[in-house]
Amino acid sequence: MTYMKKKYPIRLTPQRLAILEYLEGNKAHPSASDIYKAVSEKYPMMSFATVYNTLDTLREKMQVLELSIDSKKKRFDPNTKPHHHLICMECKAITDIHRKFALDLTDGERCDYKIMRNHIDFYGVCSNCKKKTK
Amino acid sequence: MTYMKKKYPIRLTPQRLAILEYLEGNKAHPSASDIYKAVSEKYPMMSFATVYNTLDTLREKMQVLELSIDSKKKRFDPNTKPHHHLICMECKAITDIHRKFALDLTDGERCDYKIMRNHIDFYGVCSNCKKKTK
DNA sequence: ATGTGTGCAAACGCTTTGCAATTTG
DNA sequence: CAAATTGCAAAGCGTTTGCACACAT
Repeated sequence: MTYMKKKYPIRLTPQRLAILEYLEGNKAHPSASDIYKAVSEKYPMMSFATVYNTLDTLREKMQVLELSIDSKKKRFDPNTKPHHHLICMECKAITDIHRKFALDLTDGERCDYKIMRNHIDFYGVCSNCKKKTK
Repeated sequence: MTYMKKKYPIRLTPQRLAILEYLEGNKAHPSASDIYKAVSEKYPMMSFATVYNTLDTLREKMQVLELSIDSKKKRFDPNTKPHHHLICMECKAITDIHRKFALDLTDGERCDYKIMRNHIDFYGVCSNCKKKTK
């Protein structure tokens, strides 16, 4: 487990390791309670506060992204490389798209903001749902 | 007030008119409680449930968009024309950007989806918040 | 010894719901 | 009259917080 020490610049408690283990490579964009449910099965000592604390810490250290895809709850993405999303309007599946798009705003559009990044959501219908609709 | 009859395909009660009046041309992307606060000052008979009911109905009839920009609460946009958003990461202000971006995905990226539309969020810091941070 | 992390439970804010009363077509 | 809408209050759910205890450096 110590292999993570370099990778994650936070103190690695058993709880945090359990959470990181669950997140590692997870492409489901889980919510905090998804994480709590999954992790507490294996490690029953886990508390909700610790999940939130850990996610907070990870977000501060940029080890996790907090997504606003779902207006009901935060969802988390362990893939911190900037990327975009392809979302199925039917089944809500989310696929990552790893490409940079150079999108420049005009001075007028920029409204004197300092722009840091952009995120694109592509909305469509996945191949599975296309079949069903027919 | 009857001028709205054609425009909004819903039964127009005084409460709904009050909400529509507040939303008409509103570019602040208000939350449900923003709407409740503003409208109930003028029409004290307004209840929270009615605000949510009305927003739900309007969303079904595509008269309002529900935004998931803010992970804490839903925000609503009376502008249903497709457009993009410039978001202040500090104060969560949202500015509309009315431009079409032609963003084509490669066949590989498209994952056999039928893509309908895209939405871009530009994240940055607005001029107000830039001042405060210094 | 000091700071950091944990667990519990209570509190909080936004949203939804059940239901009776009212209004509308 | 039947169906839709309203207001109220309670409940639901995700999230945050306060605090005492445990742990690590």
